[in-house]
Amino acid sequence: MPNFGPMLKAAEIRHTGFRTTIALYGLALAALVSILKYIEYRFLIRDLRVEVYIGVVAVLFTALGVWAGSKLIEGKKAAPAVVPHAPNEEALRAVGISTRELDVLQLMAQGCSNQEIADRLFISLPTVKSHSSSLFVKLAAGRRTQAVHKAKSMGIIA
Amino acid sequence: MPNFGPMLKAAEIRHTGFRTTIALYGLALAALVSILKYIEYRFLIRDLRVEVYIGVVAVLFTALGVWAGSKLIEGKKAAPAVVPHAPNEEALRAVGISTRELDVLQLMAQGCSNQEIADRLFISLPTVKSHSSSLFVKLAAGRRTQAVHKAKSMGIIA
DNA sequence: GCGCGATCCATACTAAAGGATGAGGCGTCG
DNA sequence: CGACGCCTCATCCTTTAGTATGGATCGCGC
Repeated sequence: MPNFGPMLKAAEIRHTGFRTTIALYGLALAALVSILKYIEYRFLIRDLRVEVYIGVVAVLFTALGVWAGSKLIEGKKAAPAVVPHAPNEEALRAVGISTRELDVLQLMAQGCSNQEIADRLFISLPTVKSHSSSLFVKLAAGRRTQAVHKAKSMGIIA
Repeated sequence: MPNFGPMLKAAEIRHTGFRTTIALYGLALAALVSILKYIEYRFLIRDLRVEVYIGVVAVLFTALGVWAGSKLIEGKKAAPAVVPHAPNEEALRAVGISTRELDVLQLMAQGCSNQEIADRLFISLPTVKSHSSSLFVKLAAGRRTQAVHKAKSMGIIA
C-alpha cells in the first residue's frame, strides 16, 4: 500500500503524529477496498467495474482532500499569527496584556458586545468589563473601537 | 494530462455552472482511467491490481481535494485578495453606502466617538447618529465595532 | 411640479459601555 | 509565609451609543 500520509500530515501535524496519520490513511483505504469487495460479494455482483471503484474512491478522497485542505489553510492562517510573532508576542509583552485580556480583545475586534464576550468566554459581564478596562489603560484607549484600532496597528491582533 | 482546473470550480460554484463542474469532473475521471489503462497496456502489465488503481486515484483526488479545499477557504476568507481595488467601489454601491456615511464609517474605524466624528465633520451629534444608524442597517450590524469589522472584511474601508 | 434620496438637525428614550471601588480565590516567587 | 499579579465577580454611577420619530432643506430625474 502506498504511503499517502504526508499529504494529510500537514493538516494535523500539531495534533497527530506522522506515523499515526499515515496508518489511519492506509486503514481508511484498506477499509474502503474491503467494503467494495464486500458489496461485490454480498450482492453477487461479478466484475464490478473498475470505473465504479475509482469513482467511489475519487469522490470520497476528494471530500477527504477538501477537508484536509480546509484544515491546512486554517493551520496556515493560525500559524501566521505565529510568524508575525515578532510584533505579536513582542508587542503583547511590551504592553503587558495578559492571556484573558487578549481573549477579550480579539472578540472585541470582531464586533462582539461585552455580553457576547462574557457568554463566549463563560465569564460574567463585570469580568469582561474589568478586562476591557485594563485593556483600555494598557492600550491608552478610551473606547473599544479605538482599542481595536490601536491593537491592530500594533500587530497585537489580526 | 487532463485539465483538472475546471473541476476546482466547485470552489467557486457560484460563478460556474453546476453541470459544467460535474461534466468536467467526470471527464477527469475518465481521463484518469484511460491513463491507467494505457499504462497497463504500455508496460504490458496484466492484471494491474485494483488496489493500485484505487491507491493512485486516492492520491490524486486527495491532492485535488486539498487544492480545492484551499481555494474554497481562500475564496471565503480572502475575497479582497482576489479583487484588490474593485471591492471598494463595488462593495460600496452594493451595500448602498453614501458619501457622508463613508466619512462617518472611516472615522468610526479609527476609534472616534460620535461626538468626535461630529466635530471633525462639522455636523451635529444627532446627524452622526443618523448616519451611523443607517450604516448599521446597511451593514447588518448592531454595534459600531461590528460595523467596522464587517466593513473591513468587505473591503469598504482599509 | 413632484417624488425621492441625501443631508442635516432635534427630542426622547432604552441599552450598552465605561469608571470607580472593593473583594475573594489562586498560583508564583522571594 | 506574605506580597503580587491574574482572574473572577459585584455594585453604583456616569457617559456614550443606539433606536424611534419627526421635520427641514436641497438637488435630481420623471
